Amino acid sequence: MAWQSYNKTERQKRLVEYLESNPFLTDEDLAQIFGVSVQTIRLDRMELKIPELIERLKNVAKGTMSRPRTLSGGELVGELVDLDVGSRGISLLTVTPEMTLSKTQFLRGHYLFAQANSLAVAVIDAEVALTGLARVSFKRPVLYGEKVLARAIIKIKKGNKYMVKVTSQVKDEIVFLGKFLIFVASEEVVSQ
Amino acid sequence: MAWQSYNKTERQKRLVEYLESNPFLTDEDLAQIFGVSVQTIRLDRMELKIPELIERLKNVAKGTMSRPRTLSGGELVGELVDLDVGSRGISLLTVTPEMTLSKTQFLRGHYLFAQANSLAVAVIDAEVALTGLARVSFKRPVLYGEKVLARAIIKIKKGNKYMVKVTSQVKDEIVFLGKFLIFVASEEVVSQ
DNA sequence: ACTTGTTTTAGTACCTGGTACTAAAACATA
DNA sequence: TATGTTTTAGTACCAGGTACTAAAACAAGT
Repeated sequence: MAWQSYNKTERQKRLVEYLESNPFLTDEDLAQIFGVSVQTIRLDRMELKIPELIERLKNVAKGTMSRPRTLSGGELVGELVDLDVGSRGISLLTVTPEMTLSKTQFLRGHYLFAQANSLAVAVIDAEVALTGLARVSFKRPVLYGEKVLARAIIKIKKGNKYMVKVTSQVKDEIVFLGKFLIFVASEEVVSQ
Repeated sequence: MAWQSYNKTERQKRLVEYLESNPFLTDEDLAQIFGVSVQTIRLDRMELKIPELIERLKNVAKGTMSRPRTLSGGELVGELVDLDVGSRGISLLTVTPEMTLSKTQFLRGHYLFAQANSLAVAVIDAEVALTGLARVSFKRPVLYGEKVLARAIIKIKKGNKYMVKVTSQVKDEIVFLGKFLIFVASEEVVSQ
């Protein structure tokens, strides 16, 4: 065809440019644009470490979404799903390779703990909340690729002490249980 | 399980809330969150006219992306893929139902024309460019669901007159050819 | 012309995240 | 018990991929 065709190097350069300005393009779109096969585009993207469409869209969407419920200060481990401050909350953790023990697919336990603990702290309506005690129980190993849903609920409130219970599950299966005793610092202490 | 379960009305209300604050949640995530089946979530989304994940991500990403290459004034028909101002450009048009002739799946011809013409105008480096003449040829009908790739190239420039050729294709098949004679208004005329 | 390496394409198996449909089970209400 | 609604299961299919093997096409060197 009359349109200029590119060699590999130039095609890949333009591929990057096109996807930077328009991440909506599918491999099929790009194949048509460059006049090559879909397999060639996929080989290009693999070489250039350019993720697939749904990942690109997530990256764009994430880069711009303001999360009104993101914790100030300490980071929530997992994605916040729901937060009823003073009462209950839910978060979702997707297990990625860097969270797993080397040479295995098992999620490192501290991630489960961190997810539960950060959620427990999040449901408390306080600027500074510190975990005093935690009683936790790991029910079964969690694997790479699984998603952990954590639910936290405030059970008891006594003065500046909170007992928060967290139940974490994969599908219908409970994988982690935790009870957290959390202290809320009073305003005077904070301002000192 | 100890977590509160919802009736349909309440579940749907929360579903909307959850997806508004977090469009990344899949149907499987939501099924787990609400403790129902994936089919139920899909029925809910259908009732609520909530699109699937990839559409939600597109909506979020689109809502925030600044398109540095968007035309000022006149709207480009189709998505801009590449623009070499003064030389060449490419756009991609996805055929949607409202672009088709009633009771058929054929794309209305004026969309092909509009895509080609707007692209031709876009490649010219001018604030005001008006199409004087156009010679176009529709090679075959285009159907709902197909994507039209238009390529424009400036063939001749003479004073303030441009001859732009546009070739539109679906896959490898040419569906439209057009030659546009475009006049660029001089600055004096514009400022009057 | 032959050889070798690179690039591209074809084909296949499989996956995720869906739509859409039929059918049946479970539930709620009268 | 009957009826309507909600939920679930199963199946077929689709879009947009990953990943792999194998072969064709191409380019460069000899």
